[in-house]
Amino acid sequence: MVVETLTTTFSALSDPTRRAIIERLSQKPASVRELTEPFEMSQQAISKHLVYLIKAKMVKKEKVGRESICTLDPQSIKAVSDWALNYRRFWEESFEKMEDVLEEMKKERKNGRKRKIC
Amino acid sequence: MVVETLTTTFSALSDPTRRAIIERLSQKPASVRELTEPFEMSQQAISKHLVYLIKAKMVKKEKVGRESICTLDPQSIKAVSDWALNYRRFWEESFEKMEDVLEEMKKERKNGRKRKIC
DNA sequence: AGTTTCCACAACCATATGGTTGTGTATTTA
DNA sequence: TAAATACACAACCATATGGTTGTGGAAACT
Repeated sequence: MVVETLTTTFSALSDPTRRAIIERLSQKPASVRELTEPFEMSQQAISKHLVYLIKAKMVKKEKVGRESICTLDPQSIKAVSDWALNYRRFWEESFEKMEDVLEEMKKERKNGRKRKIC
Repeated sequence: MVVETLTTTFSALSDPTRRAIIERLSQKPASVRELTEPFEMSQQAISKHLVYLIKAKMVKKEKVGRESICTLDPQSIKAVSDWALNYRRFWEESFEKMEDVLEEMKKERKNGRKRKIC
C-alpha cells in the first residue's frame, strides 16, 4: 500500500462519526438516510463524511432508485491492521523493552563524554 | 480504550512524517536532532510532530543532559491493531461478501415496493 | 568565560476539516 | 400531476493542521 493511501485511511479513521459509520456498516449495508438517523447532524454532514470514507476506499456507494446504498469495503482496514502488526513485537512481552534500551543508551552517552574528558 | 483516545491516535498516524518517526523509533530511541536529520524540515516542525505523538501516547520523551531522547510507546499502536482486528472477518474469504448482502437487499427493497403497489 | 549545540515557545500564514444553511434534481408516493 | 423524499452541490464559517521564522535558555564544548 502506498504512503499516500495510508495517510488518507488514517485521516478517515481519525473522526469518531466516521468510525461509527464503519461500525454501522459492518452490520449491513445502509442508505445515507439510515446512516444519518443515529446522529444529531445534518444529512449533508454525513454525506461529507462519506466522501472521506469513499476516498479512503473504506466504503462503496451505489445508487439504487432515489437512495444511495453504502457498503463496507474492508481492504483499507486490512491495510491498517497490517501496518499495526508490523510493530506487534513491541507490545509482546518477549521483546526487549524500549525503556531498557534507553537506559543502556544513557550509560553509553555518559561514557562517551567521559572518554573525551580523559 | 476511549473514543477520544482512538481519535487522537488515528490523527497522529495520519501524517507520513509522524509515521516515519515511529518507524525510526522502532529501531532504537533517538534524540530530537537525530529524528530531524532525515527530513527536509525544521527542528521546530519535528518538535511539533512529537507533541502530537506524545499526546497520543505513542512516544515518550525524556530529557538527558541537553538532549531529549524519544522512545516508542507501543500501547496505542496495539489499540489500533485491536480496533482493526475487530473487522478481520470482513477481509477473510470465509465471511459472506458485503456485495452479496447488498444484492439481497436490493431485491428485498424492490419486492417491498411491489407489495405496496399491489 | 565565550561559543556552540539542543531544544522549546511564540507569532504568523496557508490550507484542511467539520459543521452549517440554502437550493436543485431525480425518484417515489399520493 | 402534485407533493414528498433522498441526496448532492455550493457558499460560508470557525477552528485545526502543518509548516515557517525569530528567539531565548540550558547544557556542553573549547
